[in-house]
Formats: sequence, structure tokens, C-alpha cells
Amino acid sequence: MSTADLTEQEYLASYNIHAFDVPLTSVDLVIFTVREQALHVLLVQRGAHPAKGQWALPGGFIDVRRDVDLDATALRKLREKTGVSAPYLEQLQGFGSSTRDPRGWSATFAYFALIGSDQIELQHGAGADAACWHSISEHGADIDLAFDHAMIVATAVQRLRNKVEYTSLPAHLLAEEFTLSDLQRVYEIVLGRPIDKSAFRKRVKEGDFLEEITGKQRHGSNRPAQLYRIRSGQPTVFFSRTMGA
Amino acid sequence: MSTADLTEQEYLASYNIHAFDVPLTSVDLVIFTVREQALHVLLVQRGAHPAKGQWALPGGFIDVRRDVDLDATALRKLREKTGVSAPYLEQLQGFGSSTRDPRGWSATFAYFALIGSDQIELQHGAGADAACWHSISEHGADIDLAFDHAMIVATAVQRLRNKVEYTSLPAHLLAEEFTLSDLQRVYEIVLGRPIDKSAFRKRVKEGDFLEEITGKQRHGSNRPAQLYRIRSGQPTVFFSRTMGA
DNA sequence: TCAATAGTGTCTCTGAGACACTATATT
DNA sequence: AATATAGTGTCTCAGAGACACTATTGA
Repeated sequence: MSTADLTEQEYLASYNIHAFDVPLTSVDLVIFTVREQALHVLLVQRGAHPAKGQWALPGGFIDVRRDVDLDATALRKLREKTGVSAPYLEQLQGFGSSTRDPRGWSATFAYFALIGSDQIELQHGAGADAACWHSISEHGADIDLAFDHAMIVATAVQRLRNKVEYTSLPAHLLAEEFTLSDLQRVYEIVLGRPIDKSAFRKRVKEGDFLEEITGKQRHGSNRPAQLYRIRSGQPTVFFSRTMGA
Repeated sequence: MSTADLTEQEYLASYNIHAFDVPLTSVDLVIFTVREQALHVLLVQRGAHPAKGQWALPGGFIDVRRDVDLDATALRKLREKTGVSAPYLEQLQGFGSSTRDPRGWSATFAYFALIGSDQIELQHGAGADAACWHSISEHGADIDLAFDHAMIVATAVQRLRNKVEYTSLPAHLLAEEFTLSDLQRVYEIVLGRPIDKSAFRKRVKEGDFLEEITGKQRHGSNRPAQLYRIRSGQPTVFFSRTMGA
């Protein structure tokens, strides 16, 4: 009996994925934060084959029993590595080829996440691999990574820098409460160039993705600064034009 | 002997992908063209289970023996359906969940392609499924598609409309030789609103992604128009600002 | 009073959009 | 000449950037 004569029910009953050569499919994360005046990516040292001992992006296989979709896999991996559960997370791009993994044809859904500089406590123990924050220089990560992860990081950095030009994304790289000067500093760190204060504030105000924490200010040995937080239910704002010189 | 004690060689020799529950992984294409003053997507009618008889996006499984990477799979599928081999092709986004395919956990790398209105001869015969161009209305494709393909099309349309605002992409939707008025018409069709001629031409000239075909003009019962082609080796130009009202 | 940072006001210049104009073919 | 489309010139207005100014705290 040929497949063409089956009902959908019968077809599904006879279907067996293991009869085919399928690619390995995983999810990898590029997790960014800002610390010590620089952009950093989270790397883990592989504790198992292949590429044992090399630095790599956190990630792993889709758990077809527990993960309802790709985002769920990414969120699970993120939680396992950082303990953070609701940061900014967006799918970056797929990477797949016959050569990127020695085990065979493999494809990965790369995600990129932004987490606040106050949430960078890494998870240790419980069989977790060694993890560290690695700083991004001018030209991306300058370290040998396992598989094609160096290319994935480069793509993510490019995407982040590009999006910073015209979105409110960098706000997710800060602690929950921050001043406008804090925010401007993050933009400058990610972009790698200074921004005019006046123009910056005009744009931020116009974007309207922040809310004043009324009555709360940060004090130092100078004029106190108003504290802000990201307006809830306000995902990413697109500015009308590119972030100033 | 535990995995931890193996060399990488030994580990790879013992590795068997079929020992794991892996998701189905495919590549699907959203192929756009412009014809009859409207944006169209290529759909195929499924000739096999699952979703037999329903309209769906062209696509299929990665051939781990023939395809070197994801782009190769996408190009192969594109060639099989349209006969076109070197158009504009870009990865759109991954879609994966336990419910999108009745066969089980499945993930797809969606691509989107733009092909010229002179190259829309569809491939028939050779076991090809029925195929048709389906027009995109104001709000996307308004037709029931198999799996989650309606969502994929909606995402692709959104991405296309968005990119049209600030890139030279629509030039790939035209025949090889075209006039500036042709190009403007395509922008207007994709965006769904009129554009000022003068502003449009200023931007296109500034973008510098076209070259005049010297001495070649299109004639009608009016002033003849200069013909242009896409400057070779000029992929996508990003305009400084958003495409005018 | 000074140092240091927060926050605002103003000017200029560029570039997008609106719109009217000129140009050149066919009929 | 009329018509139809190609292609250009000019004016206005908004917004970004530059930069200088004022404000407010602690030391």
C-alpha cells in the first residue's frame, strides 16, 4: 500500500522519525550584560564532548517532552545558566551546516538575551559547567570558541549595535531603577561613541518608554538625579531616527 | 565506562543521534513577487500527508547528504519550485513547537525570497505539487494554510514592509531592466501608499545602488524613460531615513 | 565657595516632503 | 497641438546636533 492511499490517521500511525537522517537541532544563547564599563557575553566551558574544555555559548538540545516551543527552550536554558527568568529575549538567527558540529549535520536556533547588570550572579554547582563573563572588544569577541560560536557572537553583537541605534533595547541592560545618565552611559558603551546629552534626553522623552519613580532620586556629592524604570508592558520602542552622533 | 573518560574520537564513534528524541527540522520559503499591481506569495497544494490537499508554503526537509548548510537547502527548494537560482534570499526566523506539526515536535527555518516579476514561471510536472501565486491583501494572506504557515507568511509580510521603508530591497521584485517609475510603483504597492516622486528619486540616487543602462530607454506614447539595473555586487542599501510619506 | 553631575534652552543646518515646474516622446 | 509620462527645481518646516547655559546637591 503506497502512502498516497492512506488516511492522515493511518499515515501518522506509521510515521517514524528515526527512519530518516535528521540534523541535530539545538538552541544557543548569546547573553549580554554591561559591567565594568563594557559589554560582556556569558560563556561556559564545555564539560563534555565534543569540544570538551573549550569555551562556548550556553545552550543545548530541545527537550521534546518539556519544551512547548523554541522560546521555552531558550528560557529554560537561560534560567539554568543565570537564574533570571523574565529578561529581554529575542530570536537571533538560525545557523546550520554539515560541518559546524563533529557529530554530524547540525542546526541551531540562536537567541540573544539582555540581562540587567544587577542580575549577573551566575549559577554554579548542580553539575553546571564553569561560566564566565567575557568582554566584547571593539571588533567583537576575540577568543577561540567551540563550533561556529564565534560567528554567532559576532552576528549577535552586530544586531545589538544596530538595534541600539534606533530602539530602547539598552534599557534592559540596566538594573531596575536607573537615572537618565546611567542609560546614556549604556548607550555609549554599546555604541562605542559619545552621545550628546540634550539630544539623547529629547529622544528618550519622546520615546516615552520610561516612567519616573516619583519622589525617588539618587544622591551623591552633587545634584541628585531622578530615578526611572521601564514602563511596564512597553516592550521595545523604535525611535524615528538613528541615535545621534 | 562513563562518557567523561572518553577521548573525543571515542565519543564520536559511540554517538548515535537516533538514541534521542529529536525534533523534525525543515526549511520553508515565503517567496514574494509583484504581479498585477499586487504583492503575491507562492503557495503549493500539499500532495502528501500530513495536511494533504491544503495550501502551504513550499519547503521540506534538510537533505543531510546533499545540503551543505541551511542556505543551500533553501536555494535548492527555491530552484525546485521556481527554477530561479540567484534571487534575493534571506533567513526570516525559526518557528518551532510541539504542536505545529501532527507528526510531533517540529521546527522550521523560514526564509523569504524576492523574485522578479519576469521570472514567475512555475515548475510543473516531475511530481511537483500544484502551485499558485496568492495575492496579499492589506492585512496579509487571508487564506487557511497548513500548519502554522499563515503566521509565517504574516511575519514575512511584516518584515518585508518594514524593510522596504529603509532599504533597496524592492528592486529585486522587478525584471532586470526597469525605469525609476517602475521602481516607485513597486514601493507603493508593497507599502500600500503613494510616495512623492521627487523625494523618491532623491533617495534612490543618493542610495547609489542602481546603474543607468546608457543609451537604453523605454518608449511609449510619451517621453521615453531611462532604464536602470541593480548595480552588481550591491546587495542591499540602507537609506539613512525612512521612506517618505 | 567649589566641584561635580543633573537637567534645560537655543541656534543652526540639513534633509524630507509638498508641489509646481520643465522636458520629450507619440498621436 | 494635445496628451501622457519623465524628470527637475524650489520652498518650507521639523528635527537632530552642537553647545552653552542654569540647577542642586555634598564637601
